[in-house]
Amino acid sequence: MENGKEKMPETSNREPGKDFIRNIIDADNASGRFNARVHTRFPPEPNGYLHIGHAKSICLNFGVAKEYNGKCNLRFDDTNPLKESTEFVESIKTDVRWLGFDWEDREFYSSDYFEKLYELAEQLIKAGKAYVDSLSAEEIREYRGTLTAPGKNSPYRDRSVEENLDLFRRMRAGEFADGQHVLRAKIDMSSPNVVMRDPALYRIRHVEHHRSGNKWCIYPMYDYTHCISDSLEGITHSLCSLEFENNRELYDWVLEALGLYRSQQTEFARLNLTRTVLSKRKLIQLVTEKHVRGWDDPRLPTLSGMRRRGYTPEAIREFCARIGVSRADSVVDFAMLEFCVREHLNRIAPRLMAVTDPVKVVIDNYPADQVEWFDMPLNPEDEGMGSRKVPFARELYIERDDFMENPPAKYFRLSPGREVRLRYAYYITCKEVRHDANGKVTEIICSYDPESRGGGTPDGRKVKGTLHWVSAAHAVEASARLYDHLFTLENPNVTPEGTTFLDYINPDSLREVTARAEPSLKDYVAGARVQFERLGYFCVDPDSGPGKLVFNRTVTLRDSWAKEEKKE
RNA sequence: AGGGGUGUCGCCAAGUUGGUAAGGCAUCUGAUUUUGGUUCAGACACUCGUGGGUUCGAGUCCUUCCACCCCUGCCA
Repeated sequence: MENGKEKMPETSNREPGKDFIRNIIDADNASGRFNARVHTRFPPEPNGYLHIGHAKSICLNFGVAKEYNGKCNLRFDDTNPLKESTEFVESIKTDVRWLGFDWEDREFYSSDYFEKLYELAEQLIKAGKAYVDSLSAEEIREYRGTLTAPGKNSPYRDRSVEENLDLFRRMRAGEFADGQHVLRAKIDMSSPNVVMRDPALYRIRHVEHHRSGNKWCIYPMYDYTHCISDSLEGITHSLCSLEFENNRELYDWVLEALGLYRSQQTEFARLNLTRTVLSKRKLIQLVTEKHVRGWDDPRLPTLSGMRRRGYTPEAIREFCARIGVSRADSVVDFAMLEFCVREHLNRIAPRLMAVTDPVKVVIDNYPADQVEWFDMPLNPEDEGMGSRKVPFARELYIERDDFMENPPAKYFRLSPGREVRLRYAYYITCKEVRHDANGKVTEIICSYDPESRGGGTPDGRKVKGTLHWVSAAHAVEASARLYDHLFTLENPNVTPEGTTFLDYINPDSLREVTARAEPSLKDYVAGARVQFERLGYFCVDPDSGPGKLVFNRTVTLRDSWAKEEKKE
C-alpha cells in the first residue's frame, strides 16, 4: 500500500474534503475540549415518519460517532404529548435500524428526565432565574414585542421566589387549568433575539403522555429540555438544523444558569430535494388527503416509502455521504439519489427478462411444438451470482417500443426487413406485420437463424439491437407499478403565485401494468430486488402473495435512446 | 425596521498562516459492450453575489451594495 498520505506534514492537520462539522470535531479533539471524546445523538420527536431528510441527520450523527470511535444515542424528544405516540416511536426505530445504525443500549426519552427537569426548574426559580407568569397566551404574545420593537415585562415578573415556588408546585399538582399559568425564564424582554424574551419553560397540559401516562400535567418545552438532555447524556456535539440557530443562545443560557456541563450545539442545513417535498406538514397532507396510498407509498420520500420502492440502505447512506453537509441552503438534484440507487443495484441485482407492454412475435420457421431452455447468467458481470433457465418457443412477446414500422434514422431495434438479436437466444428478422382494424400492430412475423443459437453467429455478422423477450406460453404475469416523480414541478416547494404544491401533483406518477415475465420470476419473494433487463430495477412489493406478484419499479435504467428520441 | 445566517460551474461541495479554483451529480464527445445498461478515455468555472480598497499577488483581508434563508408557538 502506498503511504503518500500519511507522510503529510504535521502542520496540515486538516483533511481536504472534510465537512465543517468534522473540522470542528478535529479542532476540539486537538484542543482537548471534550477530552477528545465524541458523543452525538439523533433526537427525533415521535410525531411522524422519518424521511430522507432525517436520513441525512442520522448518517451524520451516527457516522461521525463511528468515525471518531465515539457513541451516538437515539433519543426521542417527547415533550409534547399532544402530538406523540408509540406508533411513531416504533416506526422510527425500525427505520434507523433498517438504515444500518445501532444505538446499542442507548435508547433515551426526554420524558425519562421529567423528574430531573422539574427539580432543575425549581433550582432555577430559587436562583431567581425563572418565574410563574399568569398572563394569557395572547397577552404574552403582545408583551413579547415584535422583531423590531422590544417587549415589556410581565406584571407577574417580580413575584417572590416563595410565591413562584408555591405556584409552580401547585401547577404540578394539577390545581390549575391548561393555560392558566406558565413557567418562564427571566432573561431580557428587550433582547434583539426574540427567543431570549423570557421564553416559556413549562406549560400546563392535562393530557396523557404516551410513556408517562397521567403522571404529569405540566410539560417542559423544547428549549429547556433539549440542552439539559444533551448535558445529562454527556453529548459533546449537538447537531441540529439551521432553524435552531437563534435558539443556541438560550441553549447555552439554560446550561449556564444551571451550572451544567455544556454540550456544543452546531447547526447545519437541512436537506431539500428536487421533485419532492420533505416538510412534515406537506407529507401529512399528501397522506391524509389520499394523494398517495399511505406513509409507505413508494412515491414518498419517507424511509418506509423508499424501502418499499426498493431503495437500499447502502444507496441512501452513499447519497448522504455524497451530498455532504454545510451551512448553505440548498436543493439537491433528485438525479443524485437515483445515481446512488442505480450504482448499488447494478452490483447486486440479478438480471431477469420481463415485458411491460407486450406485442406478439411469431417465429414462423421455428417448430410449433419445440421449446428450448437456455441457461442465462443472472449477472454477466458477476459469474458468482449463477444462472437461471429461460424457455424459448415459437410465440414470444417483445416490448411494443422495440418495434417500429417506419423507424427514424438512429433507431436500431426491430423493423420490417431488419435483423436483431433476442438476448441470449437467436437472431430474428422481421418478415411481416399484422394489424387490427385500427392499424395497431397485433403480430410480427419473423424468421430466426438456427445458426445464431445463443445470440451469436458463425459468420460473426453484427446486429445493432438486442431485445429482451418472453415466451408467450411460459410467461408468468405480474403487476408492475411504474412510478414517476410525484410532482411535475422541478421544485414543488417554490410554486407560482396563487398555487400550492398540490396543484402540481403528477397525474401519471403511478401507472400499473401487467407485465409478462420469464418463469424464474416466481422464485422471488417480497423485498427481493431484480433488474428487468433494459427496463430498470424492480422489487417485489409486500402486496404479493401466493399466485400474485406485484413489482415496484425502483428506478429506470439510464436511457440515452430516450434522450436521443426527444431531440427529434 | 431589529437580530441571527448564507452566497464558489446547471446541482451538491472542497478551498483555514493570501500565491494563482478539488471532487461528485448532470451534460456532451469517443472506445468497449449479446442490456441504446455497465465500464473506460476525454470535455466541461481566466473565475468565486456586487462595486471599491489593501497587496507583487485575494475565493481567501478591509469595505459598499444586492439577493436569499431563519426568528414575534404555552411546536420541535
